[in-house]
Amino acid sequence: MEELIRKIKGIINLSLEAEEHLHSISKEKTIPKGSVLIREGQTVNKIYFVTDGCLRSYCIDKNGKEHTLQFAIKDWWISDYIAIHNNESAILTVECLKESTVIEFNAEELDETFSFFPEYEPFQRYILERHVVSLHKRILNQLQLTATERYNLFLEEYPDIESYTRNYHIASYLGITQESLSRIRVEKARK
Amino acid sequence: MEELIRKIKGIINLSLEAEEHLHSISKEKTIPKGSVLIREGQTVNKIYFVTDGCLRSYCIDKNGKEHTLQFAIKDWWISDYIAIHNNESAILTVECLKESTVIEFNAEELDETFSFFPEYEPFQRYILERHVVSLHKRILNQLQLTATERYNLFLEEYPDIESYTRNYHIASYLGITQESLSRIRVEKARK
DNA sequence: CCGAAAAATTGATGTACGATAAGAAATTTA
DNA sequence: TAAATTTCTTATCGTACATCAATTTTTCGG
Repeated sequence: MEELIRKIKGIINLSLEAEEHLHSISKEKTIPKGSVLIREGQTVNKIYFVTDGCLRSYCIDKNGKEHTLQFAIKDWWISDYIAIHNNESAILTVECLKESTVIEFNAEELDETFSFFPEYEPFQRYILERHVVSLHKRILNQLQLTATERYNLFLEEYPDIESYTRNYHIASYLGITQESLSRIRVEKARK
Repeated sequence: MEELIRKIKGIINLSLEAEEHLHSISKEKTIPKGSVLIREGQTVNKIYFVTDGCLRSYCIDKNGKEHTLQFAIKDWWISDYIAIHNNESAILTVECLKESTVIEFNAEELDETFSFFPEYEPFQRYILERHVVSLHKRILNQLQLTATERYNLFLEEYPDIESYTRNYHIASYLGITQESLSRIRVEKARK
């Protein structure tokens, strides 16, 4: 939790009351590998801040295939924002790829924080802007790069991710099959 | 401008001072079809709120091909957020697809507004959350749907857009060539 | 440390969409 | 409204990646 407080203080001035309030509504948790924090179809009201480890959010299409929306490593937030924003049940599943520590918030309580402590808003704005920018980049990459180029960029962005993800996690993030990713890796190694 | 003020008031309570300040830093403009509001390579410091018409943001890849990031219709904001967030020059071009009215803001002045009038923050948060959700949906669609399915969804989302966009605008948003889109339309018409 | 299960690789074949080019249609401009 | 320009369509052929299936490798529980 000190981790997050420090992050917040890097962006804004946080009063002692606000800090205490954040403490009071959050819960630091150690999550074992493989556990599921949000499950498709269920009600979503939690938002997670990752301080260590890696989580993944994905959906399952009508043919049963998984599609990875996000890998959340240190300093990123993860949840099912579509469900929360539209007040629907989860279409995403959020699972833990390696033992991780997260700070769990109730979405509504976090929302209330903003009205209680408006000073906290600029941090949230910063987070959301960063998120929008990263999504814009991902869409532009998807539109203009080949699978191999996307894979190389992905490795730059998540340098040691292959030590704890499955091949098909990455493939389903890049928008290709695991077989194609396997071939891309063979090609890459050959050089 | 009344348009935007009304929107804001639908989300938050806006004091008279805040409203006057917004007026003082914004400029309502009528933009002729074809004009360019932000050009790749140049410095970006403007953000636009569309009250009528339609703008498009796109980038040009190393082969000279265009890729559409966004269509901004009524009630959406548009700019080059990647450039603004990273404080770099524009990688996107924002052009006007049909005569439009927009409200122009200076990005820094809009940012200052938040410190002057924190009451305005929840509106910005709402806007950013909506944006994140729409980008999440787009990415998931791109990962799991065929070109035809994406095109049909696109038409639902932007019902009358074909009356003022070029075929290749839409194709480059969907991630296909204009020739493929042409074939998809023929197929669709045949049924 | 072993065996079962999951994941990754490899090969053969299929397909959705891309590239190129040429002609038709629509739009803009004079 | 005619000419010029841009956009759209259509056809042929090419390719990146998908699918399916068999085999090897890795992971993990007991």
